[in-house]
Amino acid sequence: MDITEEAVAGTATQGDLAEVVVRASAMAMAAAPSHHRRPPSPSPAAADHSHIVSRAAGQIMVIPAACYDEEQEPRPAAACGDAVMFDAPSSAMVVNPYQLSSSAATAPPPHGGYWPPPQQISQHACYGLDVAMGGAAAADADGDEPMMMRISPVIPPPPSHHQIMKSRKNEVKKVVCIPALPPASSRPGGGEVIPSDLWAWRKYGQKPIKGSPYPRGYYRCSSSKGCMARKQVERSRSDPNMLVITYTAEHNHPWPMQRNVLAGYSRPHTHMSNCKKKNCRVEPTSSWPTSSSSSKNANYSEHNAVPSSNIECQQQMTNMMEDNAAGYVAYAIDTLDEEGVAMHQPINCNSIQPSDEVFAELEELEPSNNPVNANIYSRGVSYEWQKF
DNA sequence: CGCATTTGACCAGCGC
DNA sequence: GCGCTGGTCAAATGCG
Repeated sequence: MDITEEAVAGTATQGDLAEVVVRASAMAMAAAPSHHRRPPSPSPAAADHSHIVSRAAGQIMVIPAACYDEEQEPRPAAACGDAVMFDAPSSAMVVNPYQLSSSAATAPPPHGGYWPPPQQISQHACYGLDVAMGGAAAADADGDEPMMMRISPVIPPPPSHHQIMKSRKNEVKKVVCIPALPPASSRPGGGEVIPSDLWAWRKYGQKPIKGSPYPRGYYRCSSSKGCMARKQVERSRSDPNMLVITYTAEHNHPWPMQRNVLAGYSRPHTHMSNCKKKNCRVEPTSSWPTSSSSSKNANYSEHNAVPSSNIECQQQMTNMMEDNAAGYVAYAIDTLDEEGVAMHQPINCNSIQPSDEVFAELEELEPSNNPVNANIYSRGVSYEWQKF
C-alpha cells in the first residue's frame, strides 16, 4: 500500500491530520513536474508552495502550487494530476473579503469577526490566521451564494462549554505545516521553538497524542478577552522537522500592530529583545517528551541556539525554507458545489507583500542571530491563499 | 503583582 | 454502558 492509498484508506482522526498533511504536501511536491517548479528564491513571492484544499466532505486535496500558473489563473484541480486527496478529519474554510472581487469584498467583518485592513491582510493571511468557523455553515443551504463567501458565525456571546464541544465537530480549521527546528530531544531543555505569527498566544494545555511521540500544545489568543481564536501546535509524527499548526476559530479583534501591544504579547518575545536570563525563549514553548517535564527544564535558550551538532540540520532547515518557503496550507470544506466539485481558485497573497515595517518589527522582536529563526519569522514564510 | 507555563483533572464525543 | 481519546479548565508555580 502506497502512501496515497494508506492515507485515503485510513480513517484520519485529528491526530492523524498532521501526518496526512505533511505526507500530502511531500507527495504533491515530489509529484510536481520539475518544469513547474520555480527556482529557489529569497523572495517569498517566488517560493514554491503546496496547496492543500479539500474537494469533498471529509477530504483534503493537496495541490502543488505548481498547478497554478504564474498569473494565478485558477486551474481546475482535476486538471492537475499532481493533486492528492486524503481523508480529512475536520472541515476548514478560509475567507478573505478583501481579496475577493465580488461585492462581498466590501462586506463588513464576518459576524463580529475582524478583518484587518488590506495591508494587514497580506501579513495576516500569509501567516495563516484567517480562520472561519462553522463548517456546517460553509454550505449555503440555498446554494445561491458563493461558498467562498460563507463566513464565520457570531463569536459573542461566548458559547457554553457544552456548545463549544458540540460545535467542535463543525469547527473550521486551518492547518499550516512549517519547518521546525529539530525535535526537542536533540536540544538541551527540550523546548519547542515555533515561529511567531504576531498574535499573542497563551498556552492552556498540552496533551500527548496517541500514536505520536510528540505532544500537542494548545494555545488560545491572549490579545483580547473573549477572542475565540485557538491554535494547536504539534510536530508531525512522521517528519519531526515539520511543525503542524492548526488554527481554529477567528480573532475578533484587530491585529496587534502597535509596538506596545507587540511588546507584551507574550513573555518569550519580551525576552528576546533583552534576554539576560538563561531561560529566555523565543516563543511560547512546549515541553515535548523529554527527560524533564518541568517548566524550569523545558525552557530553551535562544541564545544557546541549536547545538553545534545540529548546525547541519540548521542548514538543512534553512535550505528547506528557501526551497519551499515553508508554506503548506490545508483547507477543507464540508460541502461541494452542485457538481460535487469544490470551488477553489488561488489567491496569491504574494501580490500583497507584508510591509517592510512589519518585517522590521518582526526582526526586532526576533533577532536574527539564529538564521533559521530569521527565516521563519520574517522572509522565509509565505503562504498563498486558496479561495473556495 | 500580573501574566506566563505546566500539568493533573475533568468533560464530551465516539467506537465497540 | 464502558473505555479511550482529545480538548479544556484551573490550581500551582515561575518569572520579570
